[in-house]
This record gives sequence, C-alpha cells and structure tokens, in this order.
Amino acid sequence: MTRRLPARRPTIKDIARRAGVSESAVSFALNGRPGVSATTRERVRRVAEQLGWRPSTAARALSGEGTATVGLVLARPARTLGVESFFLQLVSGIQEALAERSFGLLFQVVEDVRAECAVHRRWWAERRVDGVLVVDPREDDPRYELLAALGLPAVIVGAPAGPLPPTGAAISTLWADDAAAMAAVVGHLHALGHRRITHIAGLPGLAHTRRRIASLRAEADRRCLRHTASVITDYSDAQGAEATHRVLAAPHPPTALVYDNDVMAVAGLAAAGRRGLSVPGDLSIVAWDDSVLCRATHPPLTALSRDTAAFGRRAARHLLALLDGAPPVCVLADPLRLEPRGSTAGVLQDGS
Amino acid sequence: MTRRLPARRPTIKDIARRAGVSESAVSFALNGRPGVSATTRERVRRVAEQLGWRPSTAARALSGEGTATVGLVLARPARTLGVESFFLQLVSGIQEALAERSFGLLFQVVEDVRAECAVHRRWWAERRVDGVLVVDPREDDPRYELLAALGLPAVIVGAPAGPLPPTGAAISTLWADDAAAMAAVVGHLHALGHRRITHIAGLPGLAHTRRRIASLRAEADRRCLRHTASVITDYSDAQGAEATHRVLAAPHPPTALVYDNDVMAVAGLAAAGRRGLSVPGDLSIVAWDDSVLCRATHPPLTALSRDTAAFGRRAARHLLALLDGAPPVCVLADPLRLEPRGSTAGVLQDGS
DNA sequence: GTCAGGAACTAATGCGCTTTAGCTTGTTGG
DNA sequence: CCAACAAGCTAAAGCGCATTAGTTCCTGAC
Repeated sequence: MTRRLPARRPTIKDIARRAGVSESAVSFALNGRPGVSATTRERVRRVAEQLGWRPSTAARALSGEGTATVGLVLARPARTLGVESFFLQLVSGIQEALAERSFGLLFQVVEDVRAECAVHRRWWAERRVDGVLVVDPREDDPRYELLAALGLPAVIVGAPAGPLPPTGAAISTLWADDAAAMAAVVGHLHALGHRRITHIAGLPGLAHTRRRIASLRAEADRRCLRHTASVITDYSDAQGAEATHRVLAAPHPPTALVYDNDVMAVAGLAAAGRRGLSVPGDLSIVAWDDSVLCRATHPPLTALSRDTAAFGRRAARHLLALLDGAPPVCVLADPLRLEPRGSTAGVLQDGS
Repeated sequence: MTRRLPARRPTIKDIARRAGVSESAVSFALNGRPGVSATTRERVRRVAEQLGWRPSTAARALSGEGTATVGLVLARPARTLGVESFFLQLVSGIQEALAERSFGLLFQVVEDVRAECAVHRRWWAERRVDGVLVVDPREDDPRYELLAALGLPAVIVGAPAGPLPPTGAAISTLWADDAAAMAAVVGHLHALGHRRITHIAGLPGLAHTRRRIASLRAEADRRCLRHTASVITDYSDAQGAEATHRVLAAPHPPTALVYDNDVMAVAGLAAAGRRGLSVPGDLSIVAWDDSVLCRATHPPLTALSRDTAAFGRRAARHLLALLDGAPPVCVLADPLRLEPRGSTAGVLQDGS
C-alpha cells in the first residue's frame, strides 16, 4: 500500500534547519522583531513561504499571544432560528473582517442566556477565544458583568443606550438607533393617513424590543395618536400570524402593522390574505429588517433596511481594535433606511 | 481605582498545589488514567470543579491531543447567502452534536471553492481544527484530494453517490437521495395531471444540481413526459423570479414549477402573481427544502421537507466518530418527505 | 526474611512558539 | 590598543498539558 502519507505540518524548526539559523532567529525574522539582519530575514521569509509554514495557533496561544479567534454565541430557541436573514448576514460580515487578519470565528447556538454565559465561561477557561461578540442585548443583561469579571474583551452589538457595561472592562458597544427608526416608520404611516398602528414586537427580554415599544409610544404621544399598541411574540412565523389574526379581529382593528422581523411580516401578510384583507388596500405592513423575503412577496414589503453585513464588519473591527489594545468605545451604527414598497399605502378614512 | 482584577485561569498546577499531589497525578486523575487511587482521584476532581478548571485547548493541542474543534466553510457568493434557512438550521444541528462533546465549531464564509481550499489549508497549517465538514459537493471536487493529502478527517454532507473521496482517507459521506425526492415530486405532479414541468435549478457546479436535473429527465422518460426541462440559476431570489418569468413567457409554458430552494419558490410565487397567474389554479409550485417561508406565503407552498437540524447532527456525529478512530462510512440520510400544501393542485387540461 | 511485583505516586520530557538572557563578533572612541 | 558598545546571532526557559520513565512503598510468595 503506497498511499501518500499525510503531509507533516512544517514547524519553525524545519525553517531554521533549511535556513541555517537558530529557531529564535526564525521567530524574530517572521515576527518583524529586531535582532536579525535584513538579508537573513528575507531568506527566512522565503524558506517559510516555500514550506507553506503558518504559526501553530496552539503554540502561539500557549506562549501568551492569544488564539486569534473570537467567539459568537446565539442565544435563541432553535425554533425561532434558521430563517431570519439577519444572523447569517451578520456572521458573514463579521468574519469578512476577521478573515482580513486571519482570525477565526468560533460559533455556537444555545437556548438561552444562561447557557450562553456558560459557553463564555467555558471558552474563557479553555482559552479558546481572545474576545467575543455579544448580540441581542437584554434588560439586566448578566453577560456584561460576567465578561468584565473574566476580563474577556467584547463588543456588544445592537445595544440600546441604556444599561452600560461596567467601566474599566474592555467592552465596546455598537448600537442601532431604534428610536429614530421607529420614528421614521410612524412618520411614514402617519403621513399616509394611518392613525391606528399596531406593532408586532419580538422577544420581550431583548433590550431593543423594549426600546422599540417605548419609541412607538413616545412617537405616538408626540403625534397625538391614541390608538397604537405593541403586542409581544417570539419572532416565529407562527406567533406572527397568530398575533396578526388577534389584532385584526379586535373591535377597532389597526390599519397598519409594524413587524419586528421579516419572517413575521411575511407570515402576517399571508394571514391578512386569509382574512380577505388586501395589502395595501385594507392594511399596510412594514417589516423591521429587510431581506429578499420582503422583496419576494406580492406585494413587496415596505421595510427598514440596513447593510447587515457591513454592520457585522464594523462590530468585528471594533473587537479587533480592542484586542489591539484600543480603549473601548460606544458608537452609533448607520441608521436604518425606510424602504417604501408596495405594502404601505394611504387610507381613505380611519375612525381615529 | 479598586476594580476587581480579571480572574486568572486556573491550571493543573493550581489544582496540584491545592490537592497536595503532583501535576502528573492531577492529569491522570482528570483523564481517567490509571495510576492514582480512587480517593485521590475524587479529591482532585473536587478541587478542579471547585476552581472551575477546564483544560486549555492550546496546551492540549500542543501535546498532540487535537484541538476539539471542527471547521465548516461555506463557499457561496455572499449574494446568495443569508436567507436560506437551510444553512443556519444545519449549523444549529451540527453544533448541537458538537456541544455534547465540548467541541467547538470554527465557521467561515468564502466566495468560492478555491478560497475554501485555501481556508482548509490554513486551518490545517495553523492546527486549528481536527476535522472539517464539507458541504455543497461539486462535480470534480478539488476538496477531496486536498483533504486526503492533508490527512484532515472530513464528512461530506449531501454528496451524490458519484465521485467518491480517495480510499484510505478519513472521509465519510452522508448523502441525500435527490433522485428519490425528485421522483416523488414528479409523481405527485403527474398524478395531479401535470405534463409540463419545469425545474428551476440552483448553481450549476454543485453535484446535487446535476443530480436533480438528471433525475428529472430520467423520471420524465420513465413516465413519457416529453415537456420537462431544467433551467439554471444561482439560487438567488432575483434569478428565481427572472427564470420564472422567462419560462412562463415561452410558447407552451409549464403548468408546474419545481424550485431548488425555498427562496426562489417564494420569489417565483410572487412573479406568477405579477403575471396574473393564480397559484395553484393556473400554476403549481413545489419548493425543494421546506422552511417557515413555505408556510408563510399565501397559499402555503408544497415542499420537500426534512429535519435539517437532525441532518446536521448526524453529519457532526459521523465526524466525531472519525476523530475517535472509526473507519469512514458512506451512509444515506433520511429521505425528504413531500409535504403537499396549497400550491399544488390538479390541472383541467394540458396540451401535452 | 527476602525478593519480585504491583500500586501509587513524582520527576522529567516534549509539543511549537515567544522571549529573555547571553554570547560572539566588529566597530568606535579615547 | 583596549574598553565600551551595538549588531546579529544562539541558548535556554516557559506557557499548560500529556506521557514516559523513574521512585517509593507495600503486599504476597517462597
């Protein structure tokens, strides 16, 4: 049996032998440290390249250099996962930025925040990651304290201005301005003549859910709209449809619905169709977070759109900056744009 | 400034000191090796637990134990990513299985297979992963040879029976029976009276695309359907809609369309609506791969359904088995079930 | 009573890398 | 001509763990 043996990974020792220098000289040469002449450095570099050498992350990590890996945990019940375009897009953007620096992304999906904390703790104890990205910030989020205690650098993605991470910790924040986005939506609907607006909100524990609910109320007050409301769901298509039926069956049903994600908006559109309502003739629909879904329906859905991949890229870059020793920052993400499409139109009359 | 110092990671040295034994004894005790008494073992275990100790993956990897990490690369243009439920579900299942054994999942998205090969090579050189999961097998796939040469254990997910990986390599295969699924779809449509069936296929390079196209042709021949065809797309909603318009504008348009993913099916449904066709009255639609999307439209889409998370779990388990030294296997995944919903119905007449 | 042999443990080595300390040269100032 | 010093290199230690090679002590067999 003459099967080719699996290639052996080249090490710094191989390079040293071939280049005729010591291992330390190789290390200096390849890491841009002083202590070797320019000619030696160049020679070592060539040999390394020729051998296809790459530093072993394990060895690097062991000698205190970090693992060149960052972690991302998604804490969502499996049921509500796997359809929103948001996360895959976000992840795609995140590691586009990471790939530029040859960082890896360690990824895990868990059921809830408790489990997520356990994962962070484990990753830290196993020295698996240099930092983490935290999504879906919550009211009274236990993760900030944990990460601060562990000394694990982090970037919180989509946080509200509210509960700040402990000062002193290496935790940056990239937050989306939900209030401005909600104001834009309400403004759009109000201008079209809508007075009864219902918000089909997502998971109640999430900070941005609370924030959107509060923003709707504030904006409604400002405009003297007295028939607005938010109802809570779990982001699933099932609850999106169910909530739609429920609010449309009420005595004075809304004329416009704002959904907290694209999946529920699509489900809501179908639910409205089943009730014999035409969109946008009888009912206007707005989706929070745009995706091909919103463009694929008939009519296409008016949506709050953003470049989610770019959002992820920015988050990852902030984390890399933290790992490079930059001070933590709290920055505002690009605003969401309201993309008017066929699912919103004016109302002829409304009994507000 | 009295900020609490970040906790220091405990090592086996700490345990050894607290338990009053040598470091080796600790290692033996915690790894279930012989060489320590039951009482000592128990004491060491308690101390370790109390300290929240977990082995450093870096140190473990360095001493030849592997990294307890597997890799997954998605080679899809960013455009076609981020909406199919398939991948997030698959990933969710994969690491549910991995989590049971405290394995990590390293995840990367790249543009094409060439880039994917580079990633595998880099992961191997950096000793980042013990094995990889390979999705979207292709005709003449360069990855099998590469992984075999690197000696990187792998599981190929969704492979056709066709191009087998090199023998001797630690490569398992978990394949889906596309032929049977296509036969079920054609059988369903044929029974409803459809004679003109068009298949809106996905990316041409993928092995399963070729396989589905061939299966449609074979099944059509068997049933003497002379007006079937497959058209190629890139899985995006845009091309799905475009292809739909194109085939429906032809002289003798099909009465049934089979889409290679849920996104295109939804886009196709909308496109049909824009052409004034009613579904299922004028046109029947079947989606390959079910998701909430298919249930959220009006009418809901008849779809080929499977438990994608379970599929991922199985794939991950096969990889773990390989890492444990089990011989490579080639097994058939659970069959796809045809889920008839509102988007398919009988035709009154058809000029076949 | 001695010696083989096993149980229970400790010491030492290596994995691949970074880093500190040390060791040669050659150069320069006095 | 030698001290002082820098440049360019090598030797060695350490990161945390697994593992192999001892070491000690105790038991049982003869």
